[in-house]
Parts: sequence; structure tokens; C-alpha cells
Amino acid sequence: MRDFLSPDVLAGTEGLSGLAGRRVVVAMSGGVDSSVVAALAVAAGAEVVGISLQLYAGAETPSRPGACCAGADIRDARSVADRLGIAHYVIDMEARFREAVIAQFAKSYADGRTPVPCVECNRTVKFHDLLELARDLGAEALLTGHYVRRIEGADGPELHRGRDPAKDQSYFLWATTAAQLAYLRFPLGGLEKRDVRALADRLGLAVAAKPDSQDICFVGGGDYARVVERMRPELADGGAIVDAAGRELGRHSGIHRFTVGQRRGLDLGGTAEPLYVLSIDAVAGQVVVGPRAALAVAAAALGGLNRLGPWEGPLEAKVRSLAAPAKAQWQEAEKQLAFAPSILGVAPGQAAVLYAGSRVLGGGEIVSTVGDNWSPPVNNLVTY
RNA sequence: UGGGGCGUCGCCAAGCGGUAAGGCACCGGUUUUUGGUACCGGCAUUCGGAGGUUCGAAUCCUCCCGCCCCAG
Repeated sequence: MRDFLSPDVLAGTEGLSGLAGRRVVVAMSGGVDSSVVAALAVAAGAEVVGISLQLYAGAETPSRPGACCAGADIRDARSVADRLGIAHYVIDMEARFREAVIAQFAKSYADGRTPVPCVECNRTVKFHDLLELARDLGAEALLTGHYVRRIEGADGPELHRGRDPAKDQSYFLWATTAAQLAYLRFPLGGLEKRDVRALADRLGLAVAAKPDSQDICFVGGGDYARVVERMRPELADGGAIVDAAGRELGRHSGIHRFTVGQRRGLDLGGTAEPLYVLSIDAVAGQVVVGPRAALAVAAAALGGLNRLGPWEGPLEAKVRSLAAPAKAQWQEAEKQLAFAPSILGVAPGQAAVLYAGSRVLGGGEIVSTVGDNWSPPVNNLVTY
């Protein structure tokens, strides 16, 4: 079975040299990417230990397109491990995941923010707990299928964006610390998704054609609001939708169903221009809406900073995964990120990730934003 | 029951005799390891109701129903 794992499959991969004979742990979700990583590690001559994390449901959870880390996906991981002839362990992390990711997810919405659960999952369950476990197992490194690059720089390993711009996952990994980065390897960072699928196919992995993961893994059917409501039932009581002057324009069925910049779901007709969510007032239970121009943000204050390089000079920043980076400048005294041309739809709770070219400089959680283009309403003179 | 105005898709609204614009909302799709955004597509055989005139009406006429305003 292992004969066809010839060394040439390693072309274009990263972080696998020097691992021959060394023990490594591969985080195996049951998807295409991590399965290929495991196979590549074997091809590189490493002693591979595959570990799958059971994160959020019972073993009976059926495989959904885009799911991972439960039920059928773990069985997929196991079958890949069997095919590769490597050790494979399944670790039950449901309690930890519920507390570190799902509960935080619900709390964030309850506080009127918009969480990025994938960031929490990576920084806690995967790059903390699993990483510690890998160390305990005496592994040389923890390998994952993330599309980011770890490049040795003058001052140690640097984190860079994945080469395939369509798959780059650096936005979700901004909270990775330098210490974690030193131990991590991302073999797929220099490849494109289609290369990886081709590899999976060539390696005879049954998961080669499995759909890419998408949406929030622990949310079935795309209805994340239901998950939040299960933990915070009071949110479903809803509240008022108001304009910037405080006038009630309608009612909503829960602030957790909205995020800054959102247009759909307000159910407010009769306006010449569409209305967008400008902010969310968790205390009052209100969703504040206004015209698109009012979404412009000139700066965002960040918290929980993680620095992976100097935050100086002209930088670029992303406030959402799928977007071209915006020109930005870090203001150390104010702990805020100023955007050269202002940008639209910046939601507290989301991450702002800083870049210098392809290099990821870390980032922070958006705590608050400073508007542009519009001033706080004066004398209720707000017209749309 | 004196006068005036108005009733066209869930909301706003064009049309004023030639066979129902548009916007908002909503729905679907595309994109996507967060939430969103954006883009594409769908969305009134019918114009408050009933008659009438006309080759032909949402558009003209009659009556009815329902709102609104001003007077009482």
C-alpha cells in the first residue's frame, strides 16, 4: 500500500524535509487536505501519528458537505490512516470545544458582536490542546492541512498567506503565536487546491472528491441562529429595529441574527435605498440601520492582540476572510487600525488581520469602530 | 350621505385608452472553512368590487366598498 508513496509527490510541499525518521502528529479532520498531509508525511519518511478530534457530536453524526470533526468524518480519517498504515487516535474534545468555541460563539452574539468561531477553534482546541498533546507524544511537529505558509525568516519562522488566494486561510490563523508557529508545519501552503485534490486522487485516498468544508462546522443546515438560541433562549425575544436617530422602523427576532453591514433579513420595505445594519445595541436589544454610506469606517480599535511582526508603516488588513486587503496603518497609542480609504461593514467581534505583503503580522479582535462619512445624528435630522 | 382627495405586487410608486416601469422587501442561485457583502435570476394575465362604453380600459362612465383631509 505504501509503495506508491514515491518521493516526487512531495514536489511543491513545505515543511516536510528533515522529518524522516522523526515522529510527527497530523491533525486529521477526515477531509481531503489533512488526509493528503498525512500521506505526504508518510512519503517524507516520518513516523506519522494521525489524530482526529471529536468536537461536537456523537459518532452517529452523518457526514454533511462541509462538515468535519464528528461522526462519519472521523471514520473517513480512520480509513485514510488505515490505508496509510499509520497510528490513528480519536480524541474526545466535545466538552472543551463546547466551552471554548460554541459557548464563546453564543456569548459573542449575545453581546452584540459577530464571532469568528474558526479563529477560536484554531487558537484553543487545535493549536493549544492538540499541540500540547503532540508534544506529550514526543512529536517533532504538528502538521495541519491549512492553506498558509510557514517561512523561515531572519528572526525565526514567519506566517504567510497561502499561495492559492482562493484558499488562503490566514485570516483564521491570525491568533497563532510565535511559539505555536515554531512547532507547526503547513505542507499545503504552497499548493493550490486542485493540486491537493490531484494528489489525493493519485494517492488513492477515498476522500479525494469530498466537498470543501464551508459554513460553521458545528451548525447543521446552515441555521446558526438555532444553535445560539439553544444556549441563549432570551435572544429569540427580539427587539426593535431603529434608525440612527432612534426611531423604530420595525421589529427583529433576535440581535444574533444580524451583523454590521448586513442587508438581508431586516424585512423593511418601502425605502428608496436598501438599509444596512449599522450597529447592534445588545443592552437595548436594538438593531440600528441606515443607508450604505453610513457603513463607512475610518478606524477600528482592536483587542486581544497577537503580534507576529512589526506593525509599522503602511500595512494591509483584512476584516473578513474573503476580501482584498485594505490599506491600513496601525496607531499604537490608540490601539487602533486606521484605514486609508475608509472601508464598509466592519463588525465588532470579527478579526482584523494585518499583512505586510504575503506575511501575516497577526491581528486582533475588532472591539469598536470609528465611523467616517457620517456624524452622529444631530437634532434628529436624519433623512434617507 | 356638506366639500375635497385617494385606493396598482408585502411596502413605496410609475402609468392617464393600446394591452402593468422601477425601487425596497422576499425567494432562489453563484461565491465562501465565520457572520456578512456583492453579483445573477425569480417575483401583479392583473390594477378595491360590480356593471357599462370601446376593436381594445388600470386608464372613460355608473353604482357600491374602504381609507384620508377640511368643514361641522
